[in-house]
Amino acid sequence: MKLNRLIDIIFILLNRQNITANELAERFNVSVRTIYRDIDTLSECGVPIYTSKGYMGGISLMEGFTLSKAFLTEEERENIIFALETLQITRSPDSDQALEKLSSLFKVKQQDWICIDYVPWGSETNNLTNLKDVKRGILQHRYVSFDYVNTRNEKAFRTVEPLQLIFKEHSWYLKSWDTNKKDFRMFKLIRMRNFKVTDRVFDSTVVHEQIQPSSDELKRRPVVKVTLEFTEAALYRLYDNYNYEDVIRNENGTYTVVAEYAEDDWLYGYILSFGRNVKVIEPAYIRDIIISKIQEMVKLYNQYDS
DNA sequence: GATCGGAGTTTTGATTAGTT
DNA sequence: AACTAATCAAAACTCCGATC
Repeated sequence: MKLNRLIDIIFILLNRQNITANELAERFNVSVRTIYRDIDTLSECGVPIYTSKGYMGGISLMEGFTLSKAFLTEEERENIIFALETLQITRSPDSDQALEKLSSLFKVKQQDWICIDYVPWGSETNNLTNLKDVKRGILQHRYVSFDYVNTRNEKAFRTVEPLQLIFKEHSWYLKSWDTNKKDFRMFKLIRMRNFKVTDRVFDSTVVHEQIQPSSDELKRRPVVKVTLEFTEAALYRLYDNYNYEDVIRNENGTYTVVAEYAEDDWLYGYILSFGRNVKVIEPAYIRDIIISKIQEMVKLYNQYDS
């Protein structure tokens, strides 16, 4: 099987600096010609393999090649196999992905093409949960622990099974399994403090059952359809938060958006954050709540009147 | 058509013989 | 002794045809 031979050639070259095509041919019971074809394939995949002719020549890996066999984990090995398989199936021109995947494993240094910083502008980045730590917890199946402040302002120490990192509505969340509560829980990364990956490993083969929220729970968080009218000054934020087609331009230059929200303090805060650039059109009772909140705010500042 | 093999060719570096 | 050219062996490379 060609695939196994390619992998084995890499391993042999990792073990020794140089080997002749003849020796490889004998070892794999194929012709020398076949070995050269394998070398071409590996080279195509981005493996820094080269040949030198003549006396003391042979096949070797580029000097400074950092993928030591000690670091070649089962996962990486699988990645190589996958890349080669893809290459075999697709062959050019669509094999770029496979080539990239393989070359990324073999390159010494690769500039990160993406930088994820989920901390708002102007905030301190110290002491915040590192995405890499979360990734490590998920991939190594280790329990993670952290202090967390929930939406009801309750602070608690948590230890959970990390399952998946999710980016939703401008924030990173950790989907995890809470072994005490026997249910999935979502935690906002930015609210975590003292995040630690523990040494304790959990059984990743167990498939957890999603507990359906009880009808009581559903009632507690009703969804309400809200019609909002924005001024043009708020336009840039509208496209941050809504789909392009959901933002309707009115003749008088304002913009109307109809959206569904779970009704809570977050919603009121969200509406108020637009200041004088938004009006609640419907439902009327939410408009009244916003008005009363504005009046409370005015009352707060009245004490400074002289 | 993908994969492989045989046989011949080319390249390379070491060794040896010849020349200054 | 030092340099140069010829020779040789080893290994990569290529062409073309065979096989599954």
